[in-house]
Amino acid sequence: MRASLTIGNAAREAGVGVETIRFYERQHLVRQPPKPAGLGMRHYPAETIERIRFIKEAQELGFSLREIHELLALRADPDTDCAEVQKQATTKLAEVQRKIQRLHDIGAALERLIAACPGQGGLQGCSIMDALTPPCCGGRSEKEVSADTNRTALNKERKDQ
Amino acid sequence: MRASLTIGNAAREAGVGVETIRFYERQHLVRQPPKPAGLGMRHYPAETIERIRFIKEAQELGFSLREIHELLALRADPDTDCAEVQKQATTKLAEVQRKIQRLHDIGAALERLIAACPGQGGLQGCSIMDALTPPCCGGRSEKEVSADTNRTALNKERKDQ
DNA sequence: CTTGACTCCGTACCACTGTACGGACGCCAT
DNA sequence: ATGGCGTCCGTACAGTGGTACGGAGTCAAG
Repeated sequence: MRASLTIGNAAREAGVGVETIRFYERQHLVRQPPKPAGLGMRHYPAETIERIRFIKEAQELGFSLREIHELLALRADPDTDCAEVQKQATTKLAEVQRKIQRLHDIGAALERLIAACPGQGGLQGCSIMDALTPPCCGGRSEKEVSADTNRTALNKERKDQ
Repeated sequence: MRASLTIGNAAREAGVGVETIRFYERQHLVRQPPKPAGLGMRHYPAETIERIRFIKEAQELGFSLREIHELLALRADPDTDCAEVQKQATTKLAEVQRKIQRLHDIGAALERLIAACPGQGGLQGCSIMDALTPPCCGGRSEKEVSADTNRTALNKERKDQ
């Protein structure tokens, strides 16, 4: 076995910090493996890495840790009430599908925005808000917020792109 | 005009609290309208409502306020550098598409889970983690976290469903 | 068997995203 | 013109999701 999964290795594999794993353990999102022979260092099973990766992915999709816990708790096995599991899974599925739909809309708006850009026609300004309501690029919304020179409050210490 | 959009009405329309609007103003996510004639109550344009709704939607899709600010700042107009806008929009679009893909995967896993449930075959336990890696329901992952009786840390004060 | 890196555990602190509070003032109906 | 509700603004507090720190223990290499 390569480099046994102590917490540090597990964290590296999963792409999180050691402290994040401990935090998830406190939240009961991942199980803390027992210490071998009473005292020493814990070793993490590979499933835990997958689990942590799933948690991070789900977070990026807008699920809270509580919701992720609910997702992870869903399991169809003989010990649990199938009807209940199905009900909850169906609810989650609907939610997932709503999210996909919204992302599709935003994606379409971005595509319109990208297409509008080479600007030769009578295009006069097209924000994502305009692009979201397909009769795009008609009336200016008199700039709101000015959209460019307001790099202040949301820009403490970022230099990247 | 129906019930002019003072901050309270705007908040109600947008489905957020008054304080949330003020918070977004401080973050420069929405523009604070000027007070009419120097002093008095501000009135919000309808676009602001749309903008706030967009912010809330985007948040549920896993975008931070900073990212949402970037999305909202994207606009194709003669005053800004098209190439730059296109580049950023393209980046955002790729991100949106990645999210859609992941949601598809989770959706498929939920469908598998729902399908596995009526359980007549040799199914012996199928969590979402199992369902995510299609050779589903083979080896038990020895329960992790026990998945049911751990309604403690993540369950301060919820009784709903 | 020492040294350096890592683990363990508890506690403190942090950024983000709101939410609540309180006093002064504006607006409208009676 | 007065009462009640809403607005305005500043500041304080809260929940979520980590992140950092410190002291003691553990492991592996030299």
